[in-house]
Amino acid sequence: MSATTSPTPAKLQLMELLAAIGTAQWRDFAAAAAHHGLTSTQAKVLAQLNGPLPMRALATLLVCDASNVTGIIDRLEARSLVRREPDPSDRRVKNVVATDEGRDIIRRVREEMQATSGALDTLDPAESTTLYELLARLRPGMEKSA
Amino acid sequence: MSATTSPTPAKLQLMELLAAIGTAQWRDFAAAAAHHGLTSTQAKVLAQLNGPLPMRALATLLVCDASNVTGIIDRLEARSLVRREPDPSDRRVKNVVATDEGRDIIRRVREEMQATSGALDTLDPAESTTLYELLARLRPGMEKSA
DNA sequence: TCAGAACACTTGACATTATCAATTGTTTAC
DNA sequence: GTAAACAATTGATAATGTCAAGTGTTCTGA
Repeated sequence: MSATTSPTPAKLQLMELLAAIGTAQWRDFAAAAAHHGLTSTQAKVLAQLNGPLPMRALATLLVCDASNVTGIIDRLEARSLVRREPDPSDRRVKNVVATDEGRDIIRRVREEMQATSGALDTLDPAESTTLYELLARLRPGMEKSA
Repeated sequence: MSATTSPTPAKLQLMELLAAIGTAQWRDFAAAAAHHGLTSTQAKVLAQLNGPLPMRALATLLVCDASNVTGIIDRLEARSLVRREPDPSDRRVKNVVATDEGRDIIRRVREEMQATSGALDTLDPAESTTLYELLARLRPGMEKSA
């Protein structure tokens, strides 16, 4: 192991830069979400709901207690942005599904992330491709549970 | 302007990839913070405190109400991780400064971000440099207030 | 088979984080 | 030198987070 034996200065700088960009993108996302009457957490949940997802899986993705998810989904369901559906193969599980309205609102939130979008416009196609490939290489390692 | 006239599919994919990496890094950060008895927000504040920072500036960085910062700093101060200092040139302002203990704990949190750190190890020096340069180009545009 | 462990979700109690409206004290601008 | 603007705090309230306990369902192994 020893993933962090003696980090190069360059590596620390890169981590800091990644953090700064992550923070900036999060700000952009949160602002767009607020513009549609969603809290950051609610928007984050909607963004995860590409397909049906058990409550437990959501808790894992959000890295929070399962009981927390209950309340978040309660509020989203009260606004008709998601539905709870029983899982056909396991009666313990409830799958959360975005409604049409929920999909619509998160699509609009994504469209309104202008700071992020505008920043990406400053890269030419070749640079975009390079960036995409490097980040794609990075992704699997970062998503490993520590 | 029209930052979002007709987004290329590639651009949307790049945004999604950036979001995924930002999320993964945040998870890593939050887990390391929790390991040291800090909430994500508390760790985020400590991470910003390279030098003295007025409460108001912190609220701007966190994109939240100033009154929220009061409580967060109260709790950090109760644990001796930060100090409030009067601003010599403006008596309205209180500058927040990390204590030695505060600097120490956030340093350790950064050192324990193993998922992020490990992922960066998969890039060779040339790739790291390329990534750094591309992200550095991206950063200013993303930090613009939307 | 069937008793108990493990699991998914919920509830209740409580701390933290967030917003807003209102207050106090201090500049700044006219 | 007063009025507007500002920095920070307080108090009320909602949203998010944790943990412990409880219900119902599934899995495991003797």
